[in-house]
Amino acid sequence: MNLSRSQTEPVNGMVCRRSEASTAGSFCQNCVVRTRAFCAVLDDDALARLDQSHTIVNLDSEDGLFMEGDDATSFFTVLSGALRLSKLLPDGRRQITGFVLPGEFVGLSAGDTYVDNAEALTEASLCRFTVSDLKRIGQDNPEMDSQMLAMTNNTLTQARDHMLLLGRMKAPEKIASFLTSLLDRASAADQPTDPLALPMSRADIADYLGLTIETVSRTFTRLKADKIIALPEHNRVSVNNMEALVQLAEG
Amino acid sequence: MNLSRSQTEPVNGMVCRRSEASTAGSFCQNCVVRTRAFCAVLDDDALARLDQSHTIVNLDSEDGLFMEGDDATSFFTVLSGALRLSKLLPDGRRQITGFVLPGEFVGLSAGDTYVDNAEALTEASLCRFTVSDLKRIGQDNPEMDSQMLAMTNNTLTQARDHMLLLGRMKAPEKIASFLTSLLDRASAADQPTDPLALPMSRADIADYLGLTIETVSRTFTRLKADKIIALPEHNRVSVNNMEALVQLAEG
DNA sequence: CGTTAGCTTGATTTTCATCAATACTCGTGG
DNA sequence: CCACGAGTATTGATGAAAATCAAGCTAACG
Repeated sequence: MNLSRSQTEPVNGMVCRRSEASTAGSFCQNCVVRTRAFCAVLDDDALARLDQSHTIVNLDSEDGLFMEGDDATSFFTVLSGALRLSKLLPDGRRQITGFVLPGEFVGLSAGDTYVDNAEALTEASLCRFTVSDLKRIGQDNPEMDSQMLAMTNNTLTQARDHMLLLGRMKAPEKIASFLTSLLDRASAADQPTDPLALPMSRADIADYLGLTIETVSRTFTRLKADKIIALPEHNRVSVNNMEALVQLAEG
Repeated sequence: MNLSRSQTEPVNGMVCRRSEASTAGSFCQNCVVRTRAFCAVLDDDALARLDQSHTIVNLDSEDGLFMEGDDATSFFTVLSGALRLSKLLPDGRRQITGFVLPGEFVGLSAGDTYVDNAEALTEASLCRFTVSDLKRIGQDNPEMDSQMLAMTNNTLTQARDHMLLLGRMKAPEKIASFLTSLLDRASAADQPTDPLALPMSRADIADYLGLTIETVSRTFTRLKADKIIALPEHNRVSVNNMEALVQLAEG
């Protein structure tokens, strides 16, 4: 498909092989996330303008996209793969604040710098716009803001659910809750649920759930001992007792 | 296990002394939060329409406004006072997901029911709209969605900061961080910062920070023993050593 | 194969929750 | 005005959950 010049560029000290290619032609109409992304509500005219101003970005697993504090000049829609968003304390403690999946966007900032770090969890491709282009297009297409508001509101709802998990759940509940939400997403995206793929490392899971890797590991083995799940591989889970898992996940 | 944190009132069925009055005349132009609320961007025409469709709601401290699962038919802007948003686990564990201050709004839901509980932290007055009125007005005033997007984005940023606190900070860091953010807000709102008022109970602080009331209390006394703060009253704090407090708050 | 990064398991310590008692605050009625 | 009582906050003793420290695994890759 589209060939791109691949380059290794340090982004703020972060080494990432990130390839970019400007696109010719009318990709937007045939975009894989056409029906789900913020641009789903745009008419053909606006889509044509988007086609002018977007760029495709390809990331390898673990590549950084942007960092907290960088100038927020770009805005991205995820086409494929997944990103993680994280925040750090000065001494290195990390909290993953969310995962970004195909159709969702990242990089919309309240101020003029990004407020978190975005990195690729897997290989990923993204559709990139400059914030100024986006604003321009948005002004002529008010339904875009309304769509983005709805999507942001969804993200906020998830964030609040996650606060309940972080502040009030115990380790087994956190893990169970994590697994059920992965299961939901996988089945929503027509991906296999048995075994379920865990696309992220134990460290990522730990930093997402507010635990250590040791506790994550121990909790998995405990759930396994309790016959609630099985771990055919480190990165695959299959659920034996869904009742019990859901029970735990609810708190 | 204590199931009920607010023993005073049966919350189910929303027992609350809540007074409503439909408004005559053109309040919107003179509204106390005119320059800060989502309606700040509206023109006179739209304001006139808002005047038609809004209602004032007055809440006493601890009154409930809505509960998780209720039909999300109304939308509110806080005029004065403060609300808390919370989520519950089935066994009663509670997480406060945020506080809502004058100028901010509550009740915008991704789906058709509310996703959290909203209660008055202090006496409060709110401006109420039906969601359908709001949508109608929004369709003719696209800048409204854009303003609401910006405000929601701000809230999302706060939510993510709070996830870092909940998942990765220790009790003294949580308390210090809580105090510095209260100080910031108080000074932004031209309210006294020394002593700083704590408008919420220990239970609210605990449920906001993911701690127990005992740990909150002990942490306050420890900060006091370390001469970082003083507690002239239970609900007032004054900071003796701002350096140290900020140091702690940063992690 | 050997090396390494990631994962698991075990022993110990730390932090915070829980349980329990005591003190403070404020409103009410004697 | 004081005494009482309910609600709220503090303090203390103990326990449990999870973090930390420290080896061992396991699997992927040269």
